[in-house]
Amino acid sequence: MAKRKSALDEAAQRAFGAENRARLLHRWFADRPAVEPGRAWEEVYRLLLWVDATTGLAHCYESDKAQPGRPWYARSLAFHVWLSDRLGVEPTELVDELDWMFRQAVRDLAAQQREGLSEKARAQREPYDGRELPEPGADPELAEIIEEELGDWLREPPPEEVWARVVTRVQAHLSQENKRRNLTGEGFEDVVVALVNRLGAGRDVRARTQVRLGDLDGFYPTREGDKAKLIDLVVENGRTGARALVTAKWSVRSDREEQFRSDFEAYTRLQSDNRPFGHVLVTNEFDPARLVRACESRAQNAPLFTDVVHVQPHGVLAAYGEASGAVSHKTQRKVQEYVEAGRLTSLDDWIAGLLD
DNA sequence: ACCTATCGTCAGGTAGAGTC
DNA sequence: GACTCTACCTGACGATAGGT
Repeated sequence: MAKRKSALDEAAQRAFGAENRARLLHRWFADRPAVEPGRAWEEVYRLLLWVDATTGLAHCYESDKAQPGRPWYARSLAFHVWLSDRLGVEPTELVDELDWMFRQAVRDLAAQQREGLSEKARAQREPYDGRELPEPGADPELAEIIEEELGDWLREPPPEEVWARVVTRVQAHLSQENKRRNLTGEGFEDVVVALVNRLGAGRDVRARTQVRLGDLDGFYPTREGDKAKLIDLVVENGRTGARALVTAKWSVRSDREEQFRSDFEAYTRLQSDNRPFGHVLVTNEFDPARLVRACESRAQNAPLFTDVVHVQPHGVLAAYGEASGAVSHKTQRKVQEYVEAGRLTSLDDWIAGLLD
C-alpha cells in the first residue's frame, strides 16, 4: 500500500482551508442540477446559513438579542418561517436543509483529530507514568450539572472515564460553533464566485476570489516591497469589458465599514486607466442601520458602492415583519424603500445584471 | 423609567507564509 | 516537518444614545 495520502486526506488536513472548501463545493454542485437563475440565494443559504442552537431558529442576528422575549426573537421567528416556506419544508425540518458546508468541514476536522491527537497525547504524558495527573477534559462543574439533572435516572454512577468522555464531547460540541466564523467568511466568497461562474458559463463572465489589485488590468502593478492589496472577489465580463471589484462580507461591523472606505481609496489611487469599475458590497447583514449606511455611504462625491447586494432582501423584510405590515421602525422602513427602489438588490438580480 | 436600536470593541478561530 | 507569526475572518457583547 502506498504511503502517499489520498487527495481527500490532504485537503482535509485543513478542513477550513481553500482546498477543502473547493473540494466540498465541487461535490455539492456535482450532485445537483444546474443552478436555476433566480435561485442562487437558495444555494447560499443551504450551504452556509445555520440554525442557532439556543433558539433553534435560522441565524439572522446577534444571539443575545435573538433570545425569547427580546425583539429579534420575533424577527428570527418570522425569517425562519419565511425561509421554511420558500424551501418547502416544515419549520422543524429547516435545520436539516441548511449549513451543509460547515457540517461537512467539521466532520473532516473530527476525523483528522481522532487520528492524530490521542497518539501524541499519550507520548506527552508518558514521562509522568506512575504519578497522578489531571485527566484532560476534567470539568467537575459540568459533570456535576449533568449528574444533578440525570442522577435519578441512572441505575449506577458512571465510571470516571465515562464522565471524561461525556465532558470532552460536550466541550468539543460547544467549541465547534466558534470555528464557524472562519468558514462563513471565506466560504461566502467561494460560494458567490461559484454561483456567478455557473450562471455566467458560456457568457464570458468570470469571477475569481482573492485577486491582487496589482495583477488586474487597468491598475498599477504592486510596487516592490509593498504589500499586495487583495480584493475579496472580482467579476469580469469579457464581452463588455465591465468589471466589478467586490467586497463580500457575510455581516458588517463598523471596523469593516472603515475598511470599505480605505480599500476604495486605494482602488481609485492605483487605477491606471479611466475605465469605470463597479464597486460592490455583497452581504447577508440583517441589521437595518448597517444596511442603510451601506446604501448611503459616499466617497468622492459619489456613492461608495455602485451596487449594494443582499443574499435575500425579501428574507430581511420578512424578518422586519413585512408580511404582517409591521415594518414600523424608521430604519427598517428605509431598508424597505431601498429594496423597492432597487438600491439594495438581491444576489440573483445582481448576477443577472452581470450577464448582460 | 424603561425599552430598543445602534455601533464600537473584542475574543476566538483558521489559514498560510516564513523560518529554522 | 514543526513551529511561529501575521493577516484576516466573524459573532458576541455591552455601553450608550434615543425614543416613548
